[in-house]
Amino acid sequence: MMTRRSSSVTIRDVARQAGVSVATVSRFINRNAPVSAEVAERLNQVMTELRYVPHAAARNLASRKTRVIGLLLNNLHNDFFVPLLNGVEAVVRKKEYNLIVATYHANSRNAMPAPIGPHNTDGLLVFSDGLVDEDLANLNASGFPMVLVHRTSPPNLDIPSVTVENIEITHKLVEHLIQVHGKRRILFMRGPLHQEDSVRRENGYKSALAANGIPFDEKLVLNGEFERDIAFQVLNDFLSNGKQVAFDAVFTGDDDAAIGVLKALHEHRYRIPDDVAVIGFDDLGFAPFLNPPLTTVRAPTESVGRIATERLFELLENQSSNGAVVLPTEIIFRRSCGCPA
Amino acid sequence: MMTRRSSSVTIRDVARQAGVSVATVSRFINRNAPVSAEVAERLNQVMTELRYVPHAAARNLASRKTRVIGLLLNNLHNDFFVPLLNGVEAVVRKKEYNLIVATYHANSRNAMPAPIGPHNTDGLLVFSDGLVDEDLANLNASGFPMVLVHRTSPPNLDIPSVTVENIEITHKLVEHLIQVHGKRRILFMRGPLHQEDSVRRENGYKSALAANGIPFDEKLVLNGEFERDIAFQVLNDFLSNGKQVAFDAVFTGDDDAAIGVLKALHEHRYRIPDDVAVIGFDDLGFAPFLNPPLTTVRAPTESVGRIATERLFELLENQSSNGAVVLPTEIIFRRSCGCPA
DNA sequence: CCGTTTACTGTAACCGTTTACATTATTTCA
DNA sequence: TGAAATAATGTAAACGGTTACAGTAAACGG
Repeated sequence: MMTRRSSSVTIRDVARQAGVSVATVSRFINRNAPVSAEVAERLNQVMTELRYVPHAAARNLASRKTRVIGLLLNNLHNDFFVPLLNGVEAVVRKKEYNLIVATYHANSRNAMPAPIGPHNTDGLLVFSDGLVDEDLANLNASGFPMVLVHRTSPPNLDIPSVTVENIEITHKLVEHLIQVHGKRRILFMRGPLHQEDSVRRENGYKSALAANGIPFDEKLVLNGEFERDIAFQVLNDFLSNGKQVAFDAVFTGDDDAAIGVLKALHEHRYRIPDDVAVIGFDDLGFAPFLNPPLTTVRAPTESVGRIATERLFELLENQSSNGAVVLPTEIIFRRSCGCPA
Repeated sequence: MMTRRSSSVTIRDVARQAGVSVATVSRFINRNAPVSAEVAERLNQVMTELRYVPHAAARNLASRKTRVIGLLLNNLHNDFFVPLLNGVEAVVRKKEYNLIVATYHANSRNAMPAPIGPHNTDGLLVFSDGLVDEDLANLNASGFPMVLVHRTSPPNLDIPSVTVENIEITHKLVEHLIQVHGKRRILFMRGPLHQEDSVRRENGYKSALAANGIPFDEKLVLNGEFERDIAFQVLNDFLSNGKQVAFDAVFTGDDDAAIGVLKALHEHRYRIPDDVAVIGFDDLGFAPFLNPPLTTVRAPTESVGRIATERLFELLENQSSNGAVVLPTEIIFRRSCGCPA
């Protein structure tokens, strides 16, 4: 028995055993050149017999591809990511690629470079704000394939993106609160300050107020970071504070944070929707079963993941790109806004 | 300007520019051998100037490490995975590793090999049933680091595992339904047939029935696969079927599926918990806010992810392992079992 | 029947790192 | 003070694949 540094079986072992050159084995594996029937059969045998698995790193190095795509998120603190990941993973798997999931946000940027990029992936799905416009410009200039998710391209770059319609739908939803349910003091539990969804939803919120002659009161804007626990914390503090600001509704920028909002309201004995109406965004799976059922906006999150990934593969395959995709959203009326069950 | 095949800057470029050998650069990067202060400073300059990023594949090939750990899941259809992923990702990031997430289940096994393994990761967190005992034995024999998650080692292998306590807690919870709320016809919405959590919870369920003199009725066991939509579907079919089997409670193997159960019960106008009590498992974030609030078992899912990953790193670093970790669980009584709010 | 494809195969350079081994200069220490 | 350890660096051989280039034999086309 021969000794070897690495214990794993290599393409050379296969070649030797099958009596062909390594080039032939490689061609057979990648099916990028014809191989005679007998050789093919022999290789099949030998490969299964030896349990040969091509070494990914060697392959990547030689071919200058990784067969990995990366998904860069700010964090993993939201149930929202399950449908997103699901959509992404499905097409990655179909393409026989692998998926690296990494978190990275603007604050970590100073401390370290992004964990994933051209050196270890073939393309990136960028959700995170950790890659600032400058980073995007650099990557884009080097021809690195990227698709932005829930975020649009910096003006001069034209990086493909997939987002959902935010402003109009939010405007409508908030207006519903005002016109149908007579709410006028609507608290906005927003998300991360520079997250586009949050900004757009804030715009829709403000435009609805303006359109209905309600002055914007910045005391009614709280920073929930689109996180359940933070939203709870923030609203709880707000409610516990002696000099309370009156309000009769909460527009929570996302369903997950809405749970925190409901929790805080419940603990402070508000009746929902009678004392305070609550609305969310995303229509996560649990939304119809919250107490009360949550009026929210249905966002096609799994589709966002799927489509973004498909577009990334288009980029990998054809180099072709085509602007911003905005998926439609729809309001789902349930009990929490005051509508009948 | 020189032309080069690859446009990226390599360690040779850095070495040349700094007037040292590539070995020195490598040592500096990996900090595994002393480098003089002047050289260090020069390298720092040159590297940032050239925007040098080491090529992962080349590194992996030469060092026979990937700095990637893999998480193998059956699917991504459950909000349960958010805390799990969160725990895993946190320690992976701290260690400056990368995380590949892949789905693979027993049925895909015939069609293709597992997408991740020794060829592209340094170690695996195995949740999936796609790796059968035989696969685990092979991998283990080759010394490949693995930690099982929500799954215990095949008897003769002693692969480290992290799970949660299922049987006793389920026994207690079901017994609560029987003794406190007088339920006797308890439907069990189980998970995937060979998933250990599901099997154990079924055991706990049966032992509680037995201990209280209630005969086990297999007509009261439904296959919800731990998936919201499937659980809904299955229970809905069950309820729509003319010759209905009487029942007065549902033990759902996990909270996510419990949502499907609640939906089906609501649609068929059952009052919860009066007509039918419902209990779940996991205490996902939304559980206190379902309608009614869900009595469930609190499982420390994020800790499972964290601890499993920490143990995997121990394996990578020390080669040391130590059996099965079982994390404690606790019942959270809420309204859905019939307890007061 | 002969020049030209086409099918199949091999040789060897290359991908961008790490690291064993070698070398020299400088400390350390008995 | 001389031998041995240590610091700092270089040279070149891996690591395990892919692929450009070249070659041979068979099939094709006019």
